[in-house]
Amino acid sequence: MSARRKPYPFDRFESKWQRLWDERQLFHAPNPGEKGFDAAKPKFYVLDMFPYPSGAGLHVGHPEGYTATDIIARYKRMRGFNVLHPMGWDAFGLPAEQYAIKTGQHPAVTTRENVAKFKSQLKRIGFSYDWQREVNTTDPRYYTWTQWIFLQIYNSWFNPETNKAEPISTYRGADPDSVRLAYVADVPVNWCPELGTVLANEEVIDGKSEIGSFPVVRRPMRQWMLRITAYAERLINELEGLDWPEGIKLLQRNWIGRSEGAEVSFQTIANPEPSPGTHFRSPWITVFTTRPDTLYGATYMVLAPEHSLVDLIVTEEQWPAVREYRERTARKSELERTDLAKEKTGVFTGAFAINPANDEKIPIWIADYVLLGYGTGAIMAVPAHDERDLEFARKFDLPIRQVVRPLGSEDAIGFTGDGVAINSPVIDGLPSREAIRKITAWLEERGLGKRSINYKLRDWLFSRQRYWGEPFPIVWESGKHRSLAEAELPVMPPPLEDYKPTGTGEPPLAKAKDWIRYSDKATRETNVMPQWAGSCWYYIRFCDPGNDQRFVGGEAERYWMGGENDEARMSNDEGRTKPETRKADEVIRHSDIDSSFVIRHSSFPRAPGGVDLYIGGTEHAVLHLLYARFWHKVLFDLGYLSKPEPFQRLVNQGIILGEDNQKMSKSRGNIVNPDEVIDEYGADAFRCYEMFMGPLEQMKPWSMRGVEGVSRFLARVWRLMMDENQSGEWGLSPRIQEIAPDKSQLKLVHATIKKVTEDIESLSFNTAISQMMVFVNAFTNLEKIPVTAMCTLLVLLNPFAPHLTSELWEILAAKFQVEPADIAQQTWPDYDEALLIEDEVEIVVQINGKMRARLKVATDANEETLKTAALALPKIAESIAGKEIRKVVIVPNKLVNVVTN
RNA sequence: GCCGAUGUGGCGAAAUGGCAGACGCAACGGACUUAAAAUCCGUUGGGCUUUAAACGGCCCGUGCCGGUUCGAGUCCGGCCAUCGGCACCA
Repeated sequence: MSARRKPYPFDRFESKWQRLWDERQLFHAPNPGEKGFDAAKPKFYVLDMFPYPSGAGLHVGHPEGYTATDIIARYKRMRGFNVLHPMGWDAFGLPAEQYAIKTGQHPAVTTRENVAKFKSQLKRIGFSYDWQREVNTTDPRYYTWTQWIFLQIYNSWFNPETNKAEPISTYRGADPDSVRLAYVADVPVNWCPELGTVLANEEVIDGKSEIGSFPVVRRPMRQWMLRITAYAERLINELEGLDWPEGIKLLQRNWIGRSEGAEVSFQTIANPEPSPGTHFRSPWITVFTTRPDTLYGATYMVLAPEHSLVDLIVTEEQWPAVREYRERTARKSELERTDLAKEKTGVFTGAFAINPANDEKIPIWIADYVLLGYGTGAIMAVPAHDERDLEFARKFDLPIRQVVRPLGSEDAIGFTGDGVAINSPVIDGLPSREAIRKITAWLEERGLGKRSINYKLRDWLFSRQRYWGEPFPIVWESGKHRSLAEAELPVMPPPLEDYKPTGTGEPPLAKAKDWIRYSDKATRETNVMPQWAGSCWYYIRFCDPGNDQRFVGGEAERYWMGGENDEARMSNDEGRTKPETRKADEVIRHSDIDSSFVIRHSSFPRAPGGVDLYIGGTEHAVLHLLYARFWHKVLFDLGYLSKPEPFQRLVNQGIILGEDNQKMSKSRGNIVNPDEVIDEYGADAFRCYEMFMGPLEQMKPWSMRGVEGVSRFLARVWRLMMDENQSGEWGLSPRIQEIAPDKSQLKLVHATIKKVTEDIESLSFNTAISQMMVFVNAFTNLEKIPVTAMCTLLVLLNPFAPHLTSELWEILAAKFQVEPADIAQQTWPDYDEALLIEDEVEIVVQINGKMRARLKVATDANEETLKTAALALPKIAESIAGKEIRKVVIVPNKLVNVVTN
């Protein structure tokens, strides 16, 4: 600890309070049915995004969101809520494993150390987590249920008729494996040789791995996939009711990428011409297009190079070129593909197809600007009205035919907007939208096409060739996979000496020969799950973390994830309702609380259910949040959860920059270490500064001077109530007295309650702190300070600076017999609107909108009085002399605006 | 290229369409002190102006251009800059 003299003795009491909170388990929230649970209180679930306990420890970005949620948690408790405010560790994953490979230390060891470090750092900041609910994804008691959830996914399918997941037993088709929500497929994957694993698309940034920035190449491999695409529609539609930033919703919508259009079938011209008498029929190629109205303008077709039909249609003489092109594109790394995107490439297959609209013979090409994974992997190219097709057509000299007339004066060639159909007999003269409908119907009648919807979203690549992850509860027998029984969970990874990647793509678990042999006939799956798995459902586990019978108890889940006034909240596992067992006095209390806890100006809507407030960084906008929603919906469909969406309200905290206004990074040397800040200024100052910096959601730079300023504010609070004697000991100041506050003090007290309450509700913590600064400034240097005003201040400040306020409260309580003696058990104060009204208000007098004078009048003076008084002001009378008054605008208690010529 | 966010003093910021800059930082001045630190009090957007000095008075000012309005940081249209996301998705 620094030898510098502290502005106030936080070092004497911060750890004391942290210890007391721990000893008393003050922030433990019991579950329904448990000792100490109060069913009369409404619930509030406030959650931080699951941290990965890295070796570097906390940085100042973590506690920004954590402090915000902690303020809300402490505030909501004082408002009479049962608050669920948990913390845990997303501890599987690559960094621990990479570190282990480098140092030879088992990832379990480093994980344990890192968790211990994170936890002690969080405790030093004084967060009010319910540590009894701590979970860790690498704990077998946790991942047994991650594996169990995988089994539920594996053992179900998406029924398009009911639009939900159902047990696989309800599937009537011949091959259940083809519809499971978890399935195995040979897919081109992002293979990262350096990391020795495949990566999800989302983990590849600019052709390099997100972790470590290593090169990534495309390579086909057998992988586990989760059928998230089945939920594409619901994942888009059900965003609607969520209280999330619009930007994040949009990001998810764009990621899912829904587009409406049509599938159109083109018959290819057999090649070579079939000899008479054979049954050979030339294949059809189906394309997806969002603009079927441009069908007449389709002057060629393009297949993805890997498209399976290519083999059937290529002519003899084009084979060498096609083969060469296919090899070239297959070799391209992700990076090259993006880099070379500017220049279009492709080769002619030698084959032709018939345009179903005009029976024209059009050439079929292959080109890597058409992706196998989207739509049907084939397109009809309309160069006149598609930028990419136009570029390609120009390069290879293919015909360009205009079929849409722009409404404005735009260039017709290259016009991609809506216009009017031309050169298209079936739909000539129709506006694009109508033309699309008509031509789609026309195609449907002839069996040549149909309406269709496509998504950019791909199925979720769910396996990793790593060691430090959840093993799959799957075994293989004679080339087929099957699930293990629930009783066999958890499947623990084998204790491996050598967990380095094999380099071949075979997972490290393959090295554990004994472990792999499940039985004489069956071998274990050797892939592991990706890091997302554990973080997909941790918020559910927090509701009932110790349950060893279920992944979450039904009653606990319904209570914590339920909506406000939710009937389900009152029922237990067996569906019995509880009210009849409640005593009469409890019922009365319940209604009391219902009315007294209706919150004014609340930004928290009556929750439809789920986590009531979820705060974290934007980096999880699509990945974690989409995956978690998907799992949640599957579990909901299967009847395991009570609500269809996990996170009702989402808020993103902004990034904290270094003092130099740059992103914090080791190389810039501008990283701020929370431990050092706390050593110097204390946890309360650290918390308050994090909140005082600016709006939570905004990006903002750190400033040590700013921390100092906030620390000075807390010191002023301390000295408001405490005096230091000659020998440097602090004692309660004699200024604090049992006197009634005067009128202006009372007004300030109530104005402060109002502002702080409203600002906490709207997460405007910076302005809440400003108001408390104003309050403290006003009470500084008074000879007598009413103790009631100080008590109110301490309660309001408590969520922000819990240690300081607890200490001061204890001292005040001892002297003035304030009850209860622990500030955390105080109720949040109400304010009296009547006390905020002034007798007199100062209003502004304007001439033509410009401020010219001020005027003191009685509050709520009528318009006529205001007008007369304003015009009578010497300054005003002087300025308007000789001018015509055209109008006088009067806003009561605000202003008078005289409009003259 | 497309989508989104942001733009206010020297700095972080504040402002239901109604006195722009609350609060904090920095700076300056004062009190206290042998001195410094700490603390407390005060000044502090820019320009012009009245005056012996002060109090005053006037003009400009929320990225740029335009519009709506009695009145715009706030609403509307267009542009510029910075940051973030997506990027051959047919």
